[in-house]
Amino acid sequence: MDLEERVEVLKALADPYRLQILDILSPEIRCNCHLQDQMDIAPNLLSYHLKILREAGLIVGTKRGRWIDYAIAPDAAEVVSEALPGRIAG
Amino acid sequence: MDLEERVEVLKALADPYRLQILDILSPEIRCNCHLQDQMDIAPNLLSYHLKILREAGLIVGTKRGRWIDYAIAPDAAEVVSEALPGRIAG
DNA sequence: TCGATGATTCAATGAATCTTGACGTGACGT
DNA sequence: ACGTCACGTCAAGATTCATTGAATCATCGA
Repeated sequence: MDLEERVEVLKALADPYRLQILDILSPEIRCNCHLQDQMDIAPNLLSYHLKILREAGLIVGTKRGRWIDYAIAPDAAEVVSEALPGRIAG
Repeated sequence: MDLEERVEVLKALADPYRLQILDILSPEIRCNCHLQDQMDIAPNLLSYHLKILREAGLIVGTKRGRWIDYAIAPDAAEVVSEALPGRIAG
């Protein structure tokens, strides 16, 4: 993983809204509407942050009718681990 | 660790120069001058990035005469682990 | 003490990022 | 088909951040 990709992943993590999203998604899969209810954020702004997390490979979204279920990407932990400097990743 | 602190730590990581500094520091302690030699960066800009890493608690610097020896903070891995969302920290 | 060197701080600019509001797309119920 | 709802996109303004150059501080040797 090159430097640019590592920065992209870590930048995606470095935002309060996005951390909150990942915290909510950590225990279980949730639909976008559930995030909306819990987060006090404009719908389009939520979309924006979800997009950044998606592009960084940290979450995945699957359409279900009118809604989208979001979940932490299966390999998210590995992606982050590779992005971190060796001594810090553990 | 509150949301604000977590963001500060992750923001400190999310920069190419700072990632490079941590990569260089990962195997061993190095003086500031060594970073200067390896990194092709203005001295004051290097200072700026070192300050951000210091304030985030990721590195520590000890003065030695005219130089400063920098090292990954002993608890850096723990700090980062706490900053990450549970599912991702591993 | 004086000058040179390593490192830092400061203010100012430029760039990237977040946020907002208006609009567009697709799915559902009537 | 029509209206509504969930979500996403787009362009703008506002904010934050990285970078530069000049100036300052501390340490060492002559």
